Amino acid sequence: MTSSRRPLLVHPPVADLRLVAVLNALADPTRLTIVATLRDGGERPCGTFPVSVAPSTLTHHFRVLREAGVIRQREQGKQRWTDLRLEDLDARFPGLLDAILASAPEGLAVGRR
Amino acid sequence: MTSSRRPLLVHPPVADLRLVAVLNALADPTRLTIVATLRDGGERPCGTFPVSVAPSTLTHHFRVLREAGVIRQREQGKQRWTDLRLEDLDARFPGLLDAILASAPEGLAVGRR
DNA sequence: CCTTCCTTTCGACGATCGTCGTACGATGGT
DNA sequence: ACCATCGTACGACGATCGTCGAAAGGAAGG
Repeated sequence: MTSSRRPLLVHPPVADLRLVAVLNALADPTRLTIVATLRDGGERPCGTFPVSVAPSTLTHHFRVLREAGVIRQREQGKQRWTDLRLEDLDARFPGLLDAILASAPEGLAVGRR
Repeated sequence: MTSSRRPLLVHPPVADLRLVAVLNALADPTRLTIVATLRDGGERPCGTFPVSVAPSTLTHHFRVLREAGVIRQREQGKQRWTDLRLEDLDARFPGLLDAILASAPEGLAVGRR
């Protein structure tokens, strides 16, 4: 069978998205880099993001983004694919992500803080 | 003379505004309430904000907002007037504050966290 | 001068954050 | 089977955060 998905990834429904949580999720250089990378390149596996932090740290950032409703994650084989919840975000907070990402692409401190 | 201004309020120039700092400043219910109140009512003294935190806590939040470049403060007599740096923010991060405040006005947790 | 009002500064406190290393789990190929 | 790969879970660590109370300071008015 193709069904497994152990961790049972939790994604909050659109109605539950909270502005403060989204802003807090985006108020970090590493997480902003993740989001900007997804905006530019679309869905991709966890290990392919241009950030230089430990894998466990990356997992932590993904959880913050996922629980805030900014990203969506699905499992396929060995790797976990991550994508932006663009439509959902825009339905709940119109123009927010666009405005943020329009100012974000340059000068992102990717490395360690 | 009318010049005194003991604390020498520091306001970062437009070019120095950092997106992460702005998002971080806005990622707090109390500070978001402050900003939304300013947007609705314009400039006002510190003590007139509908937030229920201790005065010293309020001062702390004002400093975070001021150093992020979100608000401007000036002294007049006994009280300190606070205002939004709307034009500056919009020049540096076009549409950002509008998008945030458009989603902010309702359901702000004003009280203690 | 003295008092009152408005706000700040200075610790202090518990809570949360970002980071890491280690260990574990699940998948897919050899 | 075995093993390499990808990502997570679990502490743990120092740093920062939001909160407060107590004390201080400047401004305006008696």
